[in-house]
Amino acid sequence: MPEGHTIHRAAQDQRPSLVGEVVRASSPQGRFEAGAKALDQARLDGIDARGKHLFYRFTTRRGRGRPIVLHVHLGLAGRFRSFKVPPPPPRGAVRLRLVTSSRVLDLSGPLVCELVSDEAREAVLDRLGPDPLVPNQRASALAARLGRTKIAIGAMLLDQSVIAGVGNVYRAEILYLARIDPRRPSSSLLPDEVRQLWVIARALLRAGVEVGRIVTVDVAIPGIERPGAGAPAGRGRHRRVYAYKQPYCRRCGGLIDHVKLGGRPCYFCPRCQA
DNA sequence: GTGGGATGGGCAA
DNA sequence: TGCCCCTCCCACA
Repeated sequence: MPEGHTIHRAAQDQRPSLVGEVVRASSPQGRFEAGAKALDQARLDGIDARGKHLFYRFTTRRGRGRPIVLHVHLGLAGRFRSFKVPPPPPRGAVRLRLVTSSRVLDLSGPLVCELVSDEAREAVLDRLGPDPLVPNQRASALAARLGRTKIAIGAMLLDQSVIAGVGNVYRAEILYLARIDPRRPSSSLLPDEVRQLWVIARALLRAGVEVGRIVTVDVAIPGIERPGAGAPAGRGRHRRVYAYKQPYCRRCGGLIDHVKLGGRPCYFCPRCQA
């Protein structure tokens, strides 16, 4: 379930047991054998998360502390599994297994799992827009990217060079909470609306990191009234999201509709997001 | 057991 | 824009 929250949560979970450790690396599936061999017996110095990308900084033991960077992108199907030692046999196609004295980390199904140069790492970072989960990133960077195009805001929020870490679920939820029609041209958004999108994105992604999955219902956001708060118990009380693949709107009770934007269906309430 | 989706993204047309 | 890849998991036979 990888949007940005998954990536930041993975980094957060993995740091305590992996950073500072010398790892044994292998590729049970065989598709990353050369890479795993290069990482074997290297020391992990740090894990950086940015948007949907993870960077693992290693120092090789031999080769006089030469740095190596592992770049991981989970894509649609990728996932991590973590175990205590001794680990169970690899489940499914495990691309990379990292083993320390106490923990085992398995990576399966990633879109990207490769060793990269510093330049390549910089190139990836340069292509990314501001990440609401990274401190010091600002709404103004988002505003600058939205200001000069008539492309629909719903499509822009999926573009990782516009805002990094938002995927199809979060884009629908962000626009729903901001009450903005996903089809509106980006350049028509008012400065306050852009700031609000940023505040909502950060709050939702942070909640996702904390909980470990996407939950947007009942997240407290400054300046945003919680839709359906105080509504009688019953229909839809157990929902975790407001709009994404939902049958009806929790605010007005009308039907949730969807429109294809950025090549994927964007769910929204035509009445509340007019 | 099989088939179809899935919260991504790059590529050719 | 539509395809294809990656892998897992669920609904359905």
